[in-house]
Amino acid sequence: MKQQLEQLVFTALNQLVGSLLTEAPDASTVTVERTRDAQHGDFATNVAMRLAKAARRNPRELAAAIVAALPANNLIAKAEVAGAGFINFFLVKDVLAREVSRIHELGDRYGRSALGQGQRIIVEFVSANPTGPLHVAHGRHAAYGASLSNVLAAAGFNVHREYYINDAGRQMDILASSVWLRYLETFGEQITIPANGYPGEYLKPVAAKLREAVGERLRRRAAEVYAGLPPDEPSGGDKEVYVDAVIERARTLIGHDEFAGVLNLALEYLLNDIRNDLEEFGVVFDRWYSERSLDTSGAIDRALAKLESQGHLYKQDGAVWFRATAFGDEKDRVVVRENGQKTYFASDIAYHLDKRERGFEKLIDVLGSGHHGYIARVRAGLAALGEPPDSLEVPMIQIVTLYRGNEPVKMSKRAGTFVTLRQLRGEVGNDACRFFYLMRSHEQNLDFDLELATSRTNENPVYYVQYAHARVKSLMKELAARGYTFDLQAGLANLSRLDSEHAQAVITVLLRYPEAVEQAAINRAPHSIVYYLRELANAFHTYYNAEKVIVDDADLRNARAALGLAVAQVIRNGLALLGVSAPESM
RNA sequence: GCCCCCGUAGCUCAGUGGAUAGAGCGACCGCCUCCUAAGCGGUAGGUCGUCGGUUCAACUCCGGCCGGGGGCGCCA
Repeated sequence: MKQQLEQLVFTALNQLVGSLLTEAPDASTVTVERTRDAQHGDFATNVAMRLAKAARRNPRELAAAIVAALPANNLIAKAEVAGAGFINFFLVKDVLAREVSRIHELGDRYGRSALGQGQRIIVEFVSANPTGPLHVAHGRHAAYGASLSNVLAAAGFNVHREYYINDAGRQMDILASSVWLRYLETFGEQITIPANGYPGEYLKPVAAKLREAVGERLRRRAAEVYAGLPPDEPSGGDKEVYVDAVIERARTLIGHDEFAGVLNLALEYLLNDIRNDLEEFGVVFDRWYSERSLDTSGAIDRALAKLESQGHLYKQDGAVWFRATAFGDEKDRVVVRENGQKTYFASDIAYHLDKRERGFEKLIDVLGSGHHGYIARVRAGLAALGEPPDSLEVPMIQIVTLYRGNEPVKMSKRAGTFVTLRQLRGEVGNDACRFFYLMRSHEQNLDFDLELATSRTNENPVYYVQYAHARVKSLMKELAARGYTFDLQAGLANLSRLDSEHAQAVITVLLRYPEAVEQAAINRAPHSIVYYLRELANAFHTYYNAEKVIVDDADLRNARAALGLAVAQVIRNGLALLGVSAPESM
């Protein structure tokens, strides 16, 4: 509809070349937009104000000329000049009504578009370290990433969802060492987990699993690891040293293979937990990509060799540095440490190169707000490898703060105050959880109020949208219960009878859905779908209060029911993008 | 010191150049013999942090300040 109007205006402008315009207009200068206020019609264009200066004409005068030059059509009922030089279009009512029948035709596909033209885009999100359960912040990443992916897919992009498993590096050693201590604990020994280890209770079941697997076989050696440690953990900044001591002793006393075995057992256990948690949350990935595999496959060495051959690496203080400053980063970065270990950043370069080599044109990394320094670094890496740095895009998710009413929930890891996503889902439910996570722009701090999310009252915004859907469904049941048969064809044929203010308001919002999806995709802003759905629900609730659907007039009854079902369809489609269910009854 | 995010109604926030700046919650006043009141209508409430610039037009773009949050490892 929008495109058709733009075409009409463009044609009108071409008519005016010679009389009012000196040169032919560029089609891209003509933009038609939806109006915010129904008084301004359905669509409006500001083209007259844009061209006024070049044409050396008063904008209103030019607008009037454009209106007069509009070619004959069956779309516009009225076009009028308004304000500073806007042209407002009032569409023929049937045009709008006919659009409603497209919702019925397309069903679940209504709202999809070809905007993305099948462009391959990889969305990497969550990617939480597999050293413990997911917590509340990861939940926001999961909700955002999953919905963004859904929205992009609906807008015609070819989306691949990926979870990057940080299964390499020091943190894995710390994990394994922590498990060793927990293993020892299963024999009744008193142990203390170092402050920089992983002290969480969640490693107890991992230790139990380990004991199940190896029995008492490694008990004595585990005890030796612990016994040989310094008696007191040093205070101040030496905690790292202490953790390193644990790792070192565990490695040497227990042996490399046994150590690696424990690590893998823990990793598998924790990853399973994460995967199940996310699946229950409705978040699935196309691939779980192992950081470790980058090393074993030689991908990191290949990436480094490529950088080396281009002269982007140099040695200093025993370490190998990447000349990131040559590509816009604020400082050069170490890729191989003095001790010969490759850094996390080296893996990252290889990983992002791999993404490009797998054929993804756009790389979206959903990251926490603390990682912004990382963007310039990875872009520099991509640029140095001959890849377009702009192909990397990083939406950054701001902080989540839990509230219970007005009281902030303390996010301590001690037992009692919950921090995990699983606990949050258990308390508020998946639907409210996904909805609340997406109620705010991702770049806004989020206050998550548990009292509000769990309230079963009208205060809870989740129910507002779901209720609109349930209302339509129960309406149809009531209709059947009263002995009426719904006739969709009759309803669609009589849509033009829905000419009341309230019905028109519903239709207007309804037909904006495809644009809402496109905007959400372009802006990487799934929260705008939440706002759209609230608006649609509001328009419908208002309509529902103003007019009865179940009336004696069969044509009108069918038309109204058809409109209701179209609303339900769009709500279902929108909620699906958010990962929220659309209940039949409430 | 440098970098990122934020500053809009009492509170929490939408609004990435257009017309009188919107929503939810809270406050106040109304609507159930009527398809679920988990709903609807109305009223009150704003110098869009601040100063300047660009523009026919600025909450929106640019620059300077002020205020709040976060980040700046041979950690991951």
